[in-house]
Amino acid sequence: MSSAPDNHAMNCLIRKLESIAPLSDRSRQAIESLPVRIHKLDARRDIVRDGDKPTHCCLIIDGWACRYKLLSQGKRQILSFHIPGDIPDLQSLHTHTMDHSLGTMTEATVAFIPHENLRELTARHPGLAAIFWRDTLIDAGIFRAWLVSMGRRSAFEHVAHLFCELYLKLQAVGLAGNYRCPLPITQADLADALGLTPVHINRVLQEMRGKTLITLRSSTLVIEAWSELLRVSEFDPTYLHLEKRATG
Amino acid sequence: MSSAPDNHAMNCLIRKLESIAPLSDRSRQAIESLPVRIHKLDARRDIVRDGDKPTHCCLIIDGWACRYKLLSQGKRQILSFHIPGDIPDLQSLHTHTMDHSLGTMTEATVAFIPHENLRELTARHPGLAAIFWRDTLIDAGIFRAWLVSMGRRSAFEHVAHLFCELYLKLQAVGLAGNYRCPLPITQADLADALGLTPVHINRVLQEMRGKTLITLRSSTLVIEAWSELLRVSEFDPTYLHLEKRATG
DNA sequence: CGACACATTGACCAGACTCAAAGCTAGTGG
DNA sequence: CCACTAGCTTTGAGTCTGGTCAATGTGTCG
Repeated sequence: MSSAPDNHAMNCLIRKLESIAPLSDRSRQAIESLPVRIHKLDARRDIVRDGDKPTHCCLIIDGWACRYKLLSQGKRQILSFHIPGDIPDLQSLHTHTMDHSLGTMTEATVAFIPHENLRELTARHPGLAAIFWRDTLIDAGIFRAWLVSMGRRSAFEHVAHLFCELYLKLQAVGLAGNYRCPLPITQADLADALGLTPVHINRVLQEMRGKTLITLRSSTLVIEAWSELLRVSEFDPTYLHLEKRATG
Repeated sequence: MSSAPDNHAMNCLIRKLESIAPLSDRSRQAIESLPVRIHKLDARRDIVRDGDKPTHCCLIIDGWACRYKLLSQGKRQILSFHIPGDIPDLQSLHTHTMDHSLGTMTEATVAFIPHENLRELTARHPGLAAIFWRDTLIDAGIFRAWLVSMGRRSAFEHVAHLFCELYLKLQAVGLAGNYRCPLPITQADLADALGLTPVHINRVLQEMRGKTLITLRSSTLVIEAWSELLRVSEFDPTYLHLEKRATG
C-alpha cells in the first residue's frame, strides 16, 4: 500500500488509453498527476462487490481481473476479463450502486483512484472525458459481442471468438504478440465466462488442439492458426475500436 | 420529414432522461432547442447498418426499435430493444463505426440529431454530458444482465427476466402500468433476442400461461403474478438504475 | 511424499433444436 | 360481408448439443 504517485501505474493506463484513442501531452500529464493508492491482492479476491457503492475506481496494473455475477445454486457468470490498463469499474463514476462484482483472477496489483479526482479530471479535460466515455462504450461493444456468441454461436465458435478477442486486447497494450499470450485462468473460469460447463470446455479445447488451432499449456495460449480461428468464429475486430489495428 | 423543432420529440427524450437522473431547467431548455429531423418509418426497416459511420444519432419517438447483429446462415441476435425516449446509437458519438445494426420493429417515428449538435450540447452542458454517459452505462448494465440470463438461466427464467425488464423500462417512461404493457414483437423476435428458437419460445410461453404468470395476446403483455415472475427469474432492478423506483 | 487444485474421461441424461405440418387471425379485395 | 392470403402461432416426433455425475489422471508446491 502506498500513496506516492506511481509512474508504472499511470503508464499502464496511458498505454491502454492510447490503444483506443490519440492522447494529447496535456491529457497525459493530467493523468500522471492523478493520486493513487496501490494495493497488491491475492488471486480470487473481491475488489468491489455486487451492491456496493464505491467511492474509488480501480485501475488494474498487473494481473487479471474479472467482472462477475453470482446467482442462486452457486451459478456464476463472468461478464468480462480485465487486464493491465483497464478500469473495470469506471461505470461507478455515474451509476452509484454496483450491479455485479469485480474480483481478481490472479495475484494482482491495482490502483484505487478516488471518484472526486476522476470527476475533477473529466471536468477540466473534456478530451479525456470523451476518451473515458469511449472506453466504457467499447466495453459495451464487447458485451454485445459476447451476447452474439452466447446466443448464436456453438461452444466451439464461442471459445474461438473469445481467444481472438483476448489476443487482440492483450496485443493492443503490448502484452501479447507472435500469436502467443498469457491466459492465466482455469477451464472452470472459462466455462463461467462462456455460459458452459467445465467438462464441455475441456472437450472443446481438445477438439481445438486436435485441429491444431491452438496450444494451451501452463497458462499460455498459442494460436497456431490465426486466420482459421478468425474464420470459424466469424471474428470481426471492429467492435474493439482499436487505434492501432494489428490484427495479423 | 420536418426540420422544425418538435416538442413531442424532445419531451419524449426529456421524460426518458428524467427516468434515470434529475434534470435541471437549464438542461431541459438546452435539449428542447436541439434541431431534429423527424422521419416516419415502416416496421422492420434498418435505421443504421453494421459498418456504417453515422453522422446523426437517432431518437425513438414512437414505436419500437432494436439493435441486432447478423451472422452467416441467416442467424440473427437481437442485442437490445428500444422504446420511445431511447437513443440507441448514442455510442456512435464516440465510436465511429457501427459494430451492429439498428432497425425498427414496428412502424416508428424517429428524430435524427446531428452529432455536431450533440457534441456542442455536451461541451456546453457537462451535466447533460454526464447524464448521456450515464445512459450508455445503464445500457451496458442491461447487456450484462442479458449475458447473465443467456449464460446461466434456463429459457423459462430468461423469458421471465426479460418481461420484468421490459415492463419496468416502459413503466419508467409512462408507457406501462397496472402490470400491463405493449409487446409489439413476434415470437421469432423474442427468440432472436433470447438466443432460442421460435418453437421453444412458444413452448415456454405456454408454460408461463399454464402457470398463470402472464397473458400475452394481440401484442399486449399482462403480468398476472409480478412477484412470482420476479422470484423465478431472480430479478433485481438495480441494474436499470431508475430514478423513480416503482417496482411494484 | 502428500495434498490439493485442476484437467480429463466415460456413461448417461435433458433442455433446446429441427423439420414439417396444421391452425389462427388480421388485413385485403371482391 | 365473406373468402383469401400472408404472416404468425401451435403441435408433434425425432435429434443433438451440451449438461450431470462420478471417477481417475496429472501437475505443482510445501
